[in-house]
Amino acid sequence: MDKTASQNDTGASAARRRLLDTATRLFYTEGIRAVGIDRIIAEAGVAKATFYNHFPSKDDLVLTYIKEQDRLGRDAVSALPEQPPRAMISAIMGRISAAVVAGGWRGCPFLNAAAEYPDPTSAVRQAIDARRTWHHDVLRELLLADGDPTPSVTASLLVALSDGLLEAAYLDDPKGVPALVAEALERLLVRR
Amino acid sequence: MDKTASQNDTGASAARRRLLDTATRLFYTEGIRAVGIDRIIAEAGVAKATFYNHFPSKDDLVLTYIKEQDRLGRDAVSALPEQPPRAMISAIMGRISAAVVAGGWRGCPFLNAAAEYPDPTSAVRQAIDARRTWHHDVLRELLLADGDPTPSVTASLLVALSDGLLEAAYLDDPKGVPALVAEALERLLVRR
DNA sequence: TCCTATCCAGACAGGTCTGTCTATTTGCAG
DNA sequence: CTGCAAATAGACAGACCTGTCTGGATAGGA
Repeated sequence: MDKTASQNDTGASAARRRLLDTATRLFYTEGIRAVGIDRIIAEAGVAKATFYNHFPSKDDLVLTYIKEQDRLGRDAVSALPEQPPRAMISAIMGRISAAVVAGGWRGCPFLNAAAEYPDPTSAVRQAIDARRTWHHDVLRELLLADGDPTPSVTASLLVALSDGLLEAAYLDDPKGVPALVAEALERLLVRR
Repeated sequence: MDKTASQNDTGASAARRRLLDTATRLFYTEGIRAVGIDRIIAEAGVAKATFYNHFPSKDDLVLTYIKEQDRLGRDAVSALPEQPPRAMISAIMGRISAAVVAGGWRGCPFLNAAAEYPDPTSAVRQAIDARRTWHHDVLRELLLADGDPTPSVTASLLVALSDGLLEAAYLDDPKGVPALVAEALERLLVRR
């Protein structure tokens, strides 16, 4: 998961920043429903009234957490050096390996959140939808530029592989995942 | 998700069976932490004392739910007609399509549960581990018999694809998944 | 200096959660 | 018919949850 949140911060309040950082850590490592407001404000060293001054409700905090993770991921992709489509696809998929070997991996925050939010019309689920659409679209356009004959299908397969390997890194063996990412790219992309 | 639980039932009590069926439905569609004991016993039409007579705690009920889903999945694979390895692999992966087009798909129950159980030493997580090991091993042995040069790697990729496509069916488009399953097999298995 | 915005500490209400307990009823085996 | 196992309804304790509120501390700009 992206952790460089404290830097480019939106919202501009030390207390708010501490709240969001603490919530991000706790929601990610322990689950959303499992973590209460009292716990977050205690570990952030913030009063309850201050919390409700910055976030109208817990759900709003959750939504902010999800949207920030989304933004950080997109920013990281935007910051990748310009390179040919095929190399760019490898670089994007390579972010999986980077996230996973760092340690403390607890699965994809978006998939974990989706498991706790069954209502597809909820704001959290819609934010997750937006994230997934972005991911698919980025890959599809790169595949199109790379000359892939079925860019949308290949993009769907790459998204599925990403999700599956992120789960494998959480539940099975993180160390084996980078090799699997490379192997998957070999097999899913058209040989040239 | 497998729903033919009421038949081959272990535990042999009508109340217990009703409790487990109701819990399975609610845990799956709404999440585990989101569903309380009071809700389960109300919908199952069972008294609270009866519940705690059959299950020592809620966690025990959750574990029973996970283990039953695991058993149903393994039974379904065992019941597949005998066929050559490659066809058997297709049949196993084809269960994804079957599960997903049935409607009411809310994601893989094991991945959803894992999102809510961060502690890898918990009984629930260990049951999920066992399930994942079984899945990988079944595929690896079939791939070995099929002459795949790297059966373990290919099995890991197939497991990742399964997980990813099950998530795609939940969060993106269920209708597109069967075609993606077929396409993934084409690309991941060695061409013969 | 004073005013205002932000913050902290913590009580409180109203609800929900798990798990225990009492007291009663049902139904089947001997 | 008797006796026992299992079921019922529901109160209860103790903990935790979200969200509101009061009251006081702090700090920076006019």
